[in-house]
Amino acid sequence: MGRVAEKKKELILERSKKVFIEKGFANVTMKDIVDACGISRGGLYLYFSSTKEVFLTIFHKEAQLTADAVEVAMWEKMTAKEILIDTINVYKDQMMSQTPSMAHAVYEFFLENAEERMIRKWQFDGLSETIREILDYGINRQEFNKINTSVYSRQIALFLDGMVLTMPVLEFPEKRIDEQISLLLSPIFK
Amino acid sequence: MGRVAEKKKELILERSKKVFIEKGFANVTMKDIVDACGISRGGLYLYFSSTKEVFLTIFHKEAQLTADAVEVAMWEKMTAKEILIDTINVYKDQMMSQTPSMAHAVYEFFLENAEERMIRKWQFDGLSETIREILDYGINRQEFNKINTSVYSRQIALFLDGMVLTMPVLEFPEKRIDEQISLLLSPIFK
Amino acid sequence: MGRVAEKKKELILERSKKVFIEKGFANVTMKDIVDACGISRGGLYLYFSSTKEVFLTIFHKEAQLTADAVEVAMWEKMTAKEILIDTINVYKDQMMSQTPSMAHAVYEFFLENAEERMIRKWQFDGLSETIREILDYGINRQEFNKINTSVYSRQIALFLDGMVLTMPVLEFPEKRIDEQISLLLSPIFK
Amino acid sequence: MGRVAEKKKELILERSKKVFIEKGFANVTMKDIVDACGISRGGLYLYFSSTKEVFLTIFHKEAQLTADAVEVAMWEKMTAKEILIDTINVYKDQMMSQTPSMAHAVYEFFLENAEERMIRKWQFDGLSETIREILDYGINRQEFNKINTSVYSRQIALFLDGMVLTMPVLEFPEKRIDEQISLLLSPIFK
DNA sequence: CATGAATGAGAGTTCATTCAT
DNA sequence: GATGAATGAACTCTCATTCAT
Repeated sequence: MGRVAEKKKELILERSKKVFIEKGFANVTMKDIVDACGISRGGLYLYFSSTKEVFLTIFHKEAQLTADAVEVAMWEKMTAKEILIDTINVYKDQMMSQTPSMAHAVYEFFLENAEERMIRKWQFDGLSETIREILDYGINRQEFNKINTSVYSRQIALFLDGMVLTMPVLEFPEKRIDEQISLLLSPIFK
Repeated sequence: MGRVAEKKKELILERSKKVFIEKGFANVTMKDIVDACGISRGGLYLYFSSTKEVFLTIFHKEAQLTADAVEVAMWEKMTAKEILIDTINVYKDQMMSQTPSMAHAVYEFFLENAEERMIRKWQFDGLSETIREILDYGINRQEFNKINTSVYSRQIALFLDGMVLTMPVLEFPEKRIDEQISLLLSPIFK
Repeated sequence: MGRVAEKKKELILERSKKVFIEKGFANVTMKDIVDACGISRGGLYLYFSSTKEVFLTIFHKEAQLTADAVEVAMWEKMTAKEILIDTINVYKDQMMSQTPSMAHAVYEFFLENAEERMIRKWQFDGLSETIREILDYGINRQEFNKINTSVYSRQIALFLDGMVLTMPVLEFPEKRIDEQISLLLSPIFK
Repeated sequence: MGRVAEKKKELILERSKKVFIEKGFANVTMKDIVDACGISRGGLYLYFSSTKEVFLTIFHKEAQLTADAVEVAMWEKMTAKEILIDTINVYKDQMMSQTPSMAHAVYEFFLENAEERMIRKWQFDGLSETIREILDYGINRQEFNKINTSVYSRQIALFLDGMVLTMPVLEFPEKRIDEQISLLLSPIFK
């Protein structure tokens, strides 16, 4: 694939992402994507042959970016607490944003495409593992209490994952979200 | 509506529920319901005029049943711990794939039908309030530690709500689910 | 058909007429009639087997009534002018009424049912003949100028017939309608 | 829209017009048009999204053509009488079943689409105004008697309009139509 | 490579008509 | 006689997908 084609593909992914954020996964049609990208119906098929393919491409890219962000944070930030808060804030922002995130689309997608669930599990395990690393890091630095990081990291991951999904519907105010996060993290901090 | 019609409506609701459980909400068409019920295309419209209407009818019925189940538990069981575990088990059963639930469909429905979100909020508040009552009951009986029941009940409710949504995809084994529930409840029990 | 059945049929015709006045002919369904009459779907079929049959029954009744009305007028009223004006006013009322008359339905019906046009022609000829009688009566009484009543009566009939159809759409104010009627009749009056 | 698409649109309008002439407006379905044009169900929607849209497009084109025809006549013909007769003949042709017209469909359309009636009124006023200009022109040339052209032009317009509607059903022979036109115009000619 | 016109399957919805009760 | 539940055909409209240009 040439440079130009590469650029075109980028453009499609970028515009499509907005569409998925707005409409979830199930309701997005090839037409929606075509309209959002300002390309021809046939043209889209040169690059992607279904909404599913477009979606998965975006999903993998996103997952990589998030993982990288935490990685970078761990090198740049000093304290484990700061890193943990930073990581959680990425999710908190999603919970509160008026324009909902890709989370809905992700949920819908994996619900519909049972055969792709392994990918979703890997993503969850990735988040879980990242948090565990942060917790271990904090315990090593004697910032955090000695907890079972294996179970605890999953608890946090599940919580963030669940909140991101339900908040767009339940619409908690920020104060109440903070309240929950504090309670969740309370056993960690000395 | 006569007795026969009432029975027919029951049948439609029962069969449709299975469809919603299998396919979520967005992907269910009137034709799916028609096929599942073995009635004619036009026949369905005598009872319901959209998948939304069918869904909401089922949803309200379900909500009533769940609420009643907890109510009964509170009267029949002795200790607060038993009541709490029982309540949580209703959700735990849903989390485990053996008994797939309406949770997916519920999530999809309220995502798509923003104008009906109030119903979902009431449902969540109901769960939250129920848990709070159980916690207060346990503290009164000196079974439970003195925790902030207002914040804590919401934490549990969010957790159950989120798990029910994500478990069908993440597919935790029962042991791992129990692990999480234990951790969640650990600050409560003396 | 017994007395009760006769009454029922009357009721159906009366209620249906309102429906035809409101919705014309083409847009009226058996369901509309059933709803308007408060009877069962199947019940209607005991009396009439199509909207066409209902309509024609009403049409024939109406035609009889109108003819009778003019007949009576000719006996009761004194001058030919009064009789003519009275007859025309029946149509003028239809032109101006907010609730449009059966005229639309009649038009639609005969447009669709070419095989029944003979009926419509008889109706028109009836109106035409009635007017001719009035004109002859007026000439005999030396109230009216000596005109070709055969051609002239058709002119008036066509005019009334056309106006009744177009006025609901063109919506002339009463003054302008009167203006036209005066001009139409001007060659008659001495 | 490219040249090809333009041609296709022309084709659809041309074929649809025949359908409207045959079936009026209310009874025409998108399927009828699709069948008449030999295109696919979806294909039609690329050009028009309802029978209403197809109809209005044809209607506006027709109106333009008729207006132009009279315009041309006024420049080419010499006497006012000739121009008037020519104009009336356009309508007379429509009245005679040999050349069935869109008049039925027009009537049905504006009956059903009350919100578009303004268009119909403009059309009528246009006809009325055109006739008035011809009458004024004739009076100026001392061809016609001095009549109230404002009221008289409306009388002629109403007559033509009404006749076009009712003739397809009443089916007057040409001689009788001419008889009526002569009577209508008799006060004009010296 | 890219276009966009065209197709046809399939969803929603309405109604005339029938028929067991 | 009367009911109204049920059927199935017909209609509108939308999209994924193809293909000639």
